[in-house]
Amino acid sequence: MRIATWNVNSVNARLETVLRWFEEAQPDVACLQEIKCVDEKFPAEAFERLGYNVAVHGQKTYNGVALISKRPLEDVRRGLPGDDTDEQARYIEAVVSGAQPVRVGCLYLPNGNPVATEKFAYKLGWMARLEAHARELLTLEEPFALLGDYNVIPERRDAEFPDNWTGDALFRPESRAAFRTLKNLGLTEAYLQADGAPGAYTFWDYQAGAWQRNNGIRIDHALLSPQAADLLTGVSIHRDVRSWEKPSDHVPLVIELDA
DNA sequence: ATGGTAGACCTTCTA
Repeated sequence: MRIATWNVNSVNARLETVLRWFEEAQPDVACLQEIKCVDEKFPAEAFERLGYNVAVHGQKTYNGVALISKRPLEDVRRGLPGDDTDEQARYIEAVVSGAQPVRVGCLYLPNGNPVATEKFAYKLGWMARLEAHARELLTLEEPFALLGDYNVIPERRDAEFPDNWTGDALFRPESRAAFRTLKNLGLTEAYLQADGAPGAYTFWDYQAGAWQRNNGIRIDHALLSPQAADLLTGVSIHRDVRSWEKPSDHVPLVIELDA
């Protein structure tokens, strides 16, 4: 089972590019973030024509996430548990059916900048809720994967110019510590040696020629339960997509599970 | 120290 995560930065502005990638990469499941539209404006028919099922948790203008799957999606849950007052659409989860069902969580973790505002507190609160939710899922002792735009640069080697990120919410010690705490619950990062080499970035800013200068960061991640980690056979980053016409500022991260 | 780009949408906010 090929499972992808991709922050598309508006699914409607990017539809041609997104569909081209789906036809080339043939993911079985895709987690999309920053679709930037409400459910009714999501171009579901375009994906259905390619043979996919669609589950959307949308929002006007900002955020919004979706799960796209060739296999049926069951037990769809919208929103991250832990705060009924949270109105931002940043999490959707479903069980992908099959001989070996896999629960897939698609997440768009808050950016958190500027740090001296409530935005950073919201980020850290959201990460605490994600940890609590992962803790719940682990008690099921089933294969699951949490994929998405984590908006966290885990280590210095995950940035071309790490010193540029000092003080940024993506690289603050609190953000990195929360990401470590999440992993330390017993989750395995889908992260092959080759992808861990310097330059395995998933995001290049639109500004200041970041792509041309390879001023990238690795902020899109995939964390696996022990039962899913046993099924992991591959990881890849579709770096070349950043050089396409009208690209997103993120590129797809793809994992392969023997399921 | 600043500005550089992109998207949604109405004028500025988010990233």
